[in-house]
Amino acid sequence: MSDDERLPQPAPAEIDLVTVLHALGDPVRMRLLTSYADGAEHSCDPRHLGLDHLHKSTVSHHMRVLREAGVTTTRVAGRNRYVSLRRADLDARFPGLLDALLAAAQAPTD
Amino acid sequence: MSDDERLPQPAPAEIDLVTVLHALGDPVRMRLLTSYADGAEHSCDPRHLGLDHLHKSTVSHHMRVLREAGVTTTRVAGRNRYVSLRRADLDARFPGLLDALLAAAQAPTD
DNA sequence: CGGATTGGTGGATGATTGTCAAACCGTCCC
DNA sequence: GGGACGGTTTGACAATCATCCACCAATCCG
Repeated sequence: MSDDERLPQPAPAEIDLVTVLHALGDPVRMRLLTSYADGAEHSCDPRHLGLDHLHKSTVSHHMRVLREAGVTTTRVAGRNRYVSLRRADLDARFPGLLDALLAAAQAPTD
Repeated sequence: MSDDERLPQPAPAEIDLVTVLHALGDPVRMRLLTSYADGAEHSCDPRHLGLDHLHKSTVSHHMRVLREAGVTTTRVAGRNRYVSLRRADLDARFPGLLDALLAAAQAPTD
C-alpha cells in the first residue's frame, strides 16, 4: 500500500504557506480539499469527485497544483492513482490551519 | 474615528473563504496581513510597510484586493486612509482561521 | 494479443493578474 | 489661490492560469 511509488511532492519543511493558500484560492481545488477531508484515498476520476463539468485533464492539473503545494500526496498503483491529504505533515507545519480551513469551508454561503 | 467614511467592503456574511484564500495567496498581500496583525490602523504608504520596492499604485491595488475580499477595512479621514484587519468579522465567520494563518506565517521558511 | 481503463502531456486560447507609469482627485495648508 | 501630500484610477504589458482538446502511456483483462 503505502510503499508504492509516489509522485513528486515537497518535503514537509518545504511546504510554503503562500503556495498552499494560492493552491486553495480556487473553487475547484477547495472542493477537492473538502472531498479529501475524510482522510481516505481518492481516485482522479472527475465523476467520483462531483466535477462532471470539468475535463479530466483540468482535474489532473488541479490535483498537480495541490500536490506540488504539499497539500496532497499521490500514490501510484498500477494504472490507478490514489490521492489523499497530507494531514500529519500539514498539522505539524501549520498547527490548526487545516482544521480551521475545513471548518470554514462549511460556513454558510449566504 | 470609527464613524468616518469607509471604502466599500463585503458584509460579514458575504465574506467568501475561497476569495479570502485567493487574496492571501500572494506574498505581498500575506506580508500586509502580518503587518496588520497588530490590530492597529496603518497608512497606505509603501515605505511604512516594508514595501519600498513596490510602486504606490501596486500597493494600492493589493490593499483593494484585501479589502474586497473582506480581510481588511479602510477608514477614510481627510486625505489619509487607515487600513486595519477585520478581525472580529473574520473570527466570527471563520473561527480560528485568522489565528492559524498568522501563526503559520511565522513558520520557518527553510 | 488487443481492447478497454485510468490518467497524464502538450499545445492553444481566453481570462486574470502583478507591476509600473502617468494622470488624476480630494484635502491640507501657506 | 496654489502647491504639496496621500492615494486612487486608468492604461499598458508580460506572466500566470484555468480550461479544453487531441494525443499518448501504462496497466489490466478477456
